[in-house]
Amino acid sequence: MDDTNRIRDARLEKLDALRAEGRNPFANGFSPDTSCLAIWERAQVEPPPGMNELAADAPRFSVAGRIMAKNDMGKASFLRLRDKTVGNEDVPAPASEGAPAPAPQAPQNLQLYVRKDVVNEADWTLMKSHLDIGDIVGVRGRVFVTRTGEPTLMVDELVLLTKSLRPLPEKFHGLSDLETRFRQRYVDLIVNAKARRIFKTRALIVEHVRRFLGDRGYMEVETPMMQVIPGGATARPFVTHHNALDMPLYLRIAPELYLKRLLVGGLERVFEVNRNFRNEGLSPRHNPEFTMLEFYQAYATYEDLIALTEELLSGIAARLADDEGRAGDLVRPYGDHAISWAKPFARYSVKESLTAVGGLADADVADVASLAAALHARKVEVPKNASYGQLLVAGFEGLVEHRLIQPTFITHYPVENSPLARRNEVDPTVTDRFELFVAGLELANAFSELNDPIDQRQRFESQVAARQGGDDEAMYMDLDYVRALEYGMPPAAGEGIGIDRLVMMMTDQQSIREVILFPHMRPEIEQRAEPVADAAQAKATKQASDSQAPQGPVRTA
RNA sequence: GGGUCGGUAGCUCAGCCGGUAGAGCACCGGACUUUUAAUCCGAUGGUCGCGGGUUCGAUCCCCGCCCGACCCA
Repeated sequence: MDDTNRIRDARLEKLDALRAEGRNPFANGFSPDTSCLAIWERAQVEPPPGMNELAADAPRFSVAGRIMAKNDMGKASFLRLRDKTVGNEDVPAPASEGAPAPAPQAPQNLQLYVRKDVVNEADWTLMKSHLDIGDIVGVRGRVFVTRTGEPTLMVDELVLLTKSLRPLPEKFHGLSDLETRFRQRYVDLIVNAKARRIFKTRALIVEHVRRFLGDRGYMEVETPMMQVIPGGATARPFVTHHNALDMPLYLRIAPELYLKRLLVGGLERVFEVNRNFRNEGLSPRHNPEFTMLEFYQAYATYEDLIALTEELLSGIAARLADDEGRAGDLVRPYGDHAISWAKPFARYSVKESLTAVGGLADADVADVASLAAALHARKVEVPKNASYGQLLVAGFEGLVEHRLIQPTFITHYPVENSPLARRNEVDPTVTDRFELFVAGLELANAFSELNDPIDQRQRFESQVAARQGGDDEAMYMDLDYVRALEYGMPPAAGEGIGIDRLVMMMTDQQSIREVILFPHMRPEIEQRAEPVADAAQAKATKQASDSQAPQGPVRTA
């Protein structure tokens, strides 16, 4: 960590000088009576006078925020102040050669003007000698317009609220180093409007989801994130330890089994938006903790959820378009693509998708032999002795998935690939399940839920057998869940939507790290909780934690 | 886990064939009462990611490690 440098030292000296003058560099109690944006908006409706016409009885406002720029001109200075109401729009694209710059839709900041003959001597000294870019201040004054027409606050009182000891990144190029942007997200948020924009959009999306489901009679619930048996998905869990109980606990990999217990309990429509934790590698599309929306509805089937999903996602696109000032436009960019979120979305069975999207002929999908031959000819890898269903899935993954750019539901997954879903009653080789793909990525997974406790117990048993056979992603037996099903779970459908991926698609981001405020990073060495003294120590620590890994099925009932 | 690329001033980046490191902005001093990446003059600032090796001499070449990006599994 760069705890020493000249700039920081100089600011520490300013801090001492301020204290010596009796000025608190971390003053509290300043209450702004308006905002940067409100001042700007008022000026659009009621144009303020020029600098020299500014009357002594003009209305006086106070605002607070961070100093983003300083143009010092001797006995006067222009400052740029930002609070949360400004700087949230992307900077307009640079004007083409010779063309005038586009008029800003909204201000990036509020300009302040400080004159030696307007403020008192102490405030002038503060501005002149002790104020830095990055400092947080409160100001009071009256509004005028500059000769270029920009509303500007003529400051008559200046209060330093927080001294900033570290310099902000350079104003033109800003902060672009990805590692620093993610590690020091606070700096990223200060200087990059785009980052602020993404997280504002994320908040809007989550808020929309809550309202959408709430309006339809869903109840928001919170289920355990520390579980005795990690269930509801096939993934490796994180392990921790409860000291007082002296037992391992697992961070959840999915809330599914708890949400379905709530269906048993009579909460017929429930949803949860919260974090799941999966102990796997990091990638541009995977963070070890990620946010998942799961919702369950009794007396519904996956068909009902297809309609609900279309309504939810097109509604989010519409809401964002509204927010962006282009109401009604449901087309959003994603990389080189233009994604239309207008409903209805395309819809194919796995088998149909192979011919409609994957380029196979009807004859190719007629039977096992012809499908195997067709996939082989296209160099699609398939498991040895694959069943027809496994071939369909292999063909889908190899030929279709990456081509599903526009939102597309894929249905009729083979039973062998969907251990948790109900069989289709007409065609028992497929399940009542869909997945939604957008831009080649899986965005949602839903199915009609298995509620037969006897079948469920058998499926758990085969998972346990797989685990004992070495599959460390296989599920654990959850006897309490089986007991719950024995009380009777109403027929229901449930769905999971990855919120991070949804935000990526809605904000045109290719990396999950851009949509998670603090994505997981390997620690900077100074930040490790336990410094690694030597290799032996590190190994001992690792072995201790490995020994807490699950030893086998955990019984609760 | 494998491959490729990267890590140089607070930030954004140069640095040739190995000869003790540079720019812009920021910062510091000075001038300037309508600036828009203000301008002008001057000065300062470096563990070249870390550790070894080769060499008279290493930011540069070699080896190992750390951190990151991308691709692959």
